[in-house]
This record gives sequence, structure tokens and C-alpha cells, in this order.
Amino acid sequence: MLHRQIEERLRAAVAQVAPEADPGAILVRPCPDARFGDYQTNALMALAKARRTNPRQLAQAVADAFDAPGLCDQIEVAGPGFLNFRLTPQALVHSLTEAARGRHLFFATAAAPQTVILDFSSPNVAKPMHVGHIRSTILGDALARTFRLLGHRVITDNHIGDWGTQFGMLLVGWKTLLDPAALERDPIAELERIYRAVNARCSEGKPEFDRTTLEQARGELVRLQAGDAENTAIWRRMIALSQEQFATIYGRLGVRFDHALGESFYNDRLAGVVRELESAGIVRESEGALVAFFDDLPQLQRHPAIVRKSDGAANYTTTDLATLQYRLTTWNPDAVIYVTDGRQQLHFQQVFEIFRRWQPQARVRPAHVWFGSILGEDNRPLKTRSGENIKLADLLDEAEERALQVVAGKNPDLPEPEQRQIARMVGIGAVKYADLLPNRQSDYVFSWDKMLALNGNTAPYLLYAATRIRSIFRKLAESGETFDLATAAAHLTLNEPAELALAKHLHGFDLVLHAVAEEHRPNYLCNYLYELAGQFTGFYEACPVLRAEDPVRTSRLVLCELTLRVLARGLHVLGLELPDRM
RNA sequence: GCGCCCGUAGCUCAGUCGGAUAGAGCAUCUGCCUUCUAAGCAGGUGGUCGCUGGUUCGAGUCCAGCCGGGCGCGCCA
Repeated sequence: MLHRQIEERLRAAVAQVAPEADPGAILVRPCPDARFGDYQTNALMALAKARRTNPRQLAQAVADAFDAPGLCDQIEVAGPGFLNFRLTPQALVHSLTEAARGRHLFFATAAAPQTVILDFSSPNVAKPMHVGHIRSTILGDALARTFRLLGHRVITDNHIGDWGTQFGMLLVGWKTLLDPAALERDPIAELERIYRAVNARCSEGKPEFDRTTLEQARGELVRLQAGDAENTAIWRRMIALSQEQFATIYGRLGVRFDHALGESFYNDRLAGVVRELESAGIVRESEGALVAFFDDLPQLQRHPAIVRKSDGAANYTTTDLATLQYRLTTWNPDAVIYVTDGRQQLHFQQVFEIFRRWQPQARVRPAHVWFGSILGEDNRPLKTRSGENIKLADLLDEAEERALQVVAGKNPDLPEPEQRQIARMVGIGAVKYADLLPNRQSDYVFSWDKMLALNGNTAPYLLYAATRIRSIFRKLAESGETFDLATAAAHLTLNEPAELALAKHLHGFDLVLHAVAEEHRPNYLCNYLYELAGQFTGFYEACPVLRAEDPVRTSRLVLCELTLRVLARGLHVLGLELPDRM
């Protein structure tokens, strides 16, 4: 990676001039404006301040000590003390040639691979997956793919909601209201129906309220918790039915999990966790419950956390603590990342703080990667017209349907099965991309028109840019020519501004991938790929490929293929599939 | 009351952790299809980065206060 090579030479130069400087702080970044150069460092200004010397003089001294033959032939001090680097064309050609030979794809894997556990999606048993699960699922999957690409050991774990008071009601419904034919047809809908019916009877204040049903539900729950054979069998059946639904949705989304250890998996560990917290003096009795207080932390002072309710049952704080402990002992991770809604910030602050007190020696970094809400056009959380949660399956159906209309409208000559195939990739891709593009912490307004637009920073635009490249190679193949990237690389020359700009932009892949992993923000990658697609279309307009004369023609084919590879890899990391044509 | 987040072009939003003249898309205006996919490209218009102070070579970015909005806050998860 060119910027890493410059960084390395720069650190060597700084070490000569200022041996006390921290090499880790000496960073090289792309210039914001190509007129300044290709790369810059602003680290010397901070260093000059620390040494109380003139920043421009220091920069000049470092520039004089800087030696990178063949990499940068010009290096200059600018402004208050920037150092600007300009790549030699040979360095660029060499790097592209190496990429064409398969030595790299413009990124380096992590210097110190880590074990990262990603906890995301977490749907509930017996309920349809809905829009509330989409951001966690898509964001978590994109992060998992990013970490994997960078060489980390990644473990994805779906912490399914398969335990809790709702099962008392579900059991009553199963035993008294179940319609076997309906269960056969659409299991989740039937489970949802019986749950709603019983829930209404158990809700004081509702017209259907019926104390007998409420007591029945409590009784069924107690029997389930006690391990009653019949109830356990029904419960397992409900989980199995739900997992079929999850598998269907995840299949459509192309998301996979290494594990799906639900809440119930930790049931027999909860008492032990509570006992340990109690004996360690981390929790104490308060109003009948066991509670952790954080008097010394301003942020949590007023927000104690219950780990055992006054009825003796554990809650999700306890389950999350047991889960974290299990993950530590089982996988010994460096990081555990929870991808959830921002509304759970307080909860995770509490869990992490309790855990820190409980196991101060643990080296794991827990992280809460939170995101904002998906809003409807009315700026309220996205719902159906009647105020229900939108089912994920329905949303994906609509995405494919709308994409099909676009594809069929633009390209009516394609055979219908292919149109559907393309529409599937474009539609699902559009939903995913729309979710990954905004800064994850901001709320965003869900808009079919925007996500399926053909211009702007959208999935269709990016997929289209990639298929344009594929189209060039299809034309090439149709004329009976063969193209071998590694061999063709020998003919690489970069002369036109658009060629140089594209070649340089390919080298930004490394920085952006590491930034995504570091900050858990896939939107950086979205923006990078959009810029790359823009650079490519600029090149595509300015530089004819197939109509050019050799060796320029071959050289441009190399650029096309490398761009396609970066685009395809980047889109794949975001979880998007790439059609051959559109 | 306490805490978290947000406020950037008419609209929707980026802004890689303090760097150089704040960027996209939409909308609007002007050009470009006998030429590898015009689902595209090039260019114009459009900004007191909520307000006020502070920190420093340098602030959309950090700190304090204020205004406006969203969300959360003991036995749901």
C-alpha cells in the first residue's frame, strides 16, 4: 500500500530528526486537493509544537532526511508545516502491476489479527421479523464481513429472544386456540395470532381482560421454567418454527451466523452470576430486588441496574452478563461488539460497568455499536398505515417488486427470469445500501424512490457502474479475444489525467477498510465506492477502451479489471450481490 | 430533573477523530447520444456549518453556556 510505504519512510526520516517522536502519531493521508499532491502529513506541526520549534523548519528538516527513491520524487513543505508527497508514475504502475498479478487488492490485512465476536440481529421467537431488525442485521453483517476481509477471526452469534414471560401466554394460546391448518400454512402468523389473543386477555384495562387466562399463563410459564416435559416440547417446537422463518430471511439477505445461542442457553448460569455479583459486593438488596448502584459514576449515578427482580427472576442485564462471561471463557475474544438500537445505550453502559467490576482482569473490549431509527415519510418510526410493524419479508418482497419494475422498464428485452434475478440483487441491495449509507447514529427516512434511484449514491448506481465494466469484457469475449490480467499488466501505462486519478483512487481502499473496522462505520466504504464509481465513469467518458490502440487498449483493460475487482470486493463486503448486466 | 444523540446549501444527507478554498444527490439553469450501456458525463446557481464565548499556528470537528429537536431513565427486552 503506497501510503503505508510513504509512512514508513517518513517515520524513518522523523526518527533521524526527532528521535523522541512517537512513530504511531506520524500518519500519511491522501491530500484533500490534488493540487497539493497525492499524500500529506500534518503530524509535523504537532511535533514542532511539542518540541517548541518552528514547524516549517522542522518539516524542511524531515523533508531533507526523507529518502524514498522511486516512490516519491517530489516532496514539499507547504502552508504552516504540511509535508506534501507526490507519487512517481513508476510507483503507481508498479503497485497496479502487483495487484494485477494477484499480490494484493489495494489493502493490507491487520497487522495483529484479533478475535472479534459480533452480536447482532437478535429476533424474537414466535414473532415475525420486522423493520426493527433490519439495521442490526445489515450493519452487523457488513461489519463481520469487513473484519473477516482484514484477516480477523470473526464469530457471529445471534442472541435470539427465545425466553421470557411471553411464553406463558404462547403456551396458553397453543393449548386452547391453535389452528393446526393455519400453523401449517404460516406458522409465524398463527403464533402471532394466538399470542395477541391471549395477550389481550392478560392485559388489565383491555375489554378482553380475563383474570383466569392471566393465571393460566403464569402457571404455564412456571411449568416451562420448571422443565415440564409437555411445555418444553411445545416451546422447542415454537423455536424450531421460528428458526425456519429466520433461515428464510437470512437466506434472502445473504446473512449467516456461526452461532445462534438464544437467551435460554444461559438460563442455568444466571443464578451463579447473581451469586458472584452478590458475594463480590457489586449488588445489594433494594426494595426486594438485587441492584447494582454506580454512585461514583456521574453518568450512571441516577441509573441503578437490577440484576434480580423482586420476584426472584433474572432480567436481561443478568442474561447479558452471563452471555459475556460465556463468550469470554469459550472464545477468549479481544472484542465483543453489540449492534443494537441507540435506545439501549444506558443498558449496555450498565452491563459493561458491572462486568468491569466483576471481572477487572478481563482484557476484552466490549463495544456497543448503536444506530438510529428508520423513519417513515412522516418522520415518525416506520410503520404500516394501520400502525403495525412492517414485516421484513413484506419489505423485501416490495423491494424486489419495485426493482423489477425499474429493470423491466429500462431493459425490456432481457428474458424475464434474468430480469427477476437482477431485480432481486438490485432490490435487496438497495435496501441494504440505503441502510448502510447514512452515518449509523443518525435516524434516516426510508424512501423507496431514493434507494432505487439510478443516480446519486445508491445501490443501482454502483451496481450499474460495475456492470458497465463487465460489459466491456463481455464485448471483448464476444469478439473472440482473450484477456489475461497478469500478462496484460506488463503493458500498463498511465498518461491521461482520468487514468491517473482512477489509479490513485484505487489505493484508497486500504485506508477506508481499516477506518470501517476501527470505527464500525460501513458508510465510509459506501462513500469510497461511490467516489470510485464516479472516478471510473469519468475515465469511461474520457478514455475509450476497446476502441483505443494497443498498448493503451490493454493498459486500460487492466485498469478496468482492477477497478471492477475493488468495486466487487467492496460491494461484497457491504453484502451486495453484483449482477452480470443490468 | 438527570443522561445520550442531533442541528451543515431550498430539500435529504456526507464530512475517516483538529488541517489547506466545507462536499454529494435531489431541485433549478447550460451543454453532451451515427462512438465500449445517456440507468451516464461536463459545467453554472446555491453556505454566518443553530447562537454566544473559549482553547490554538489552525475549529463544521474539542470545551462551556444558551436555543431548538429526537431518544432513554428499577423490577419489558
